[in-house]
Amino acid sequence: MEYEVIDNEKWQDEEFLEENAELLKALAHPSRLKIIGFLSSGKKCVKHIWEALELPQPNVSQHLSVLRNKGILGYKREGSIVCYYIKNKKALEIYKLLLKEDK
Amino acid sequence: MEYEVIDNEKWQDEEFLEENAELLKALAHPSRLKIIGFLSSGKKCVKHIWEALELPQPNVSQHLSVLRNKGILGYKREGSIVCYYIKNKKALEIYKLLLKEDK
DNA sequence: AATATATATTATAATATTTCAATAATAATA
DNA sequence: TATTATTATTGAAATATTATAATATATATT
Repeated sequence: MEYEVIDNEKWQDEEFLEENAELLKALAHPSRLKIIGFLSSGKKCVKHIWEALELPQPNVSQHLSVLRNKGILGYKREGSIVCYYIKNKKALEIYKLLLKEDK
Repeated sequence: MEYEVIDNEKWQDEEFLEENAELLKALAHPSRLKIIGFLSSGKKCVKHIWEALELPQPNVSQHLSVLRNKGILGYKREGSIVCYYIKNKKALEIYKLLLKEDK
């Protein structure tokens, strides 16, 4: 049995605010959310991503770089292809939270 | 005992993506996150908010209007003062998730 | 080495966001 | 009604984000 401890001081911590606003901003775009949703079922290569999402390749590449630069996605080159996966657990949890229908 | 069902189709739903990107975008600003954090302990009036946050009144008023327009905050006029509170449960849950230190 | 495939980067134009200063609106009180 | 306290809106300048087109890079194959 756990007690949920809500931190009542953290909103005063500018670093916390900056960092997390950055994280949310990176997620706050329909195409990037779409990428997260697509990757939530596992690692996928870039071509697979932009074909599934029906978005132009350079556009997807830019969005991937935003997510990668914020540490939300990791990637691995496998020969001539590059595969991305969700590295940041918090980002995935935010996505899962968005899936819930409650109001 | 519940099973966690992860919806694997939702990333194809453009309305879902748009809506939730909007929600995240509204939260994705240090000052607005600060407001959410301050309000997480309960309803507060505007003056109390901008004094506690040490931000200019018009600036806070603008951020409040962003959060209000997205349905994240509700408000109630009480005589000459206006008090804001967190109305959107999902927004609060996102904030609580950000508080967790896990990686 | 030439070519093909896969991915990334860059430049640019359009649009959106942010802050700040000034002003307006609303309600209470003298 | 004039004044004060509280909150909201507006306009303008600075900055950031986005999509698109063009081009570059990297790897594999011939």
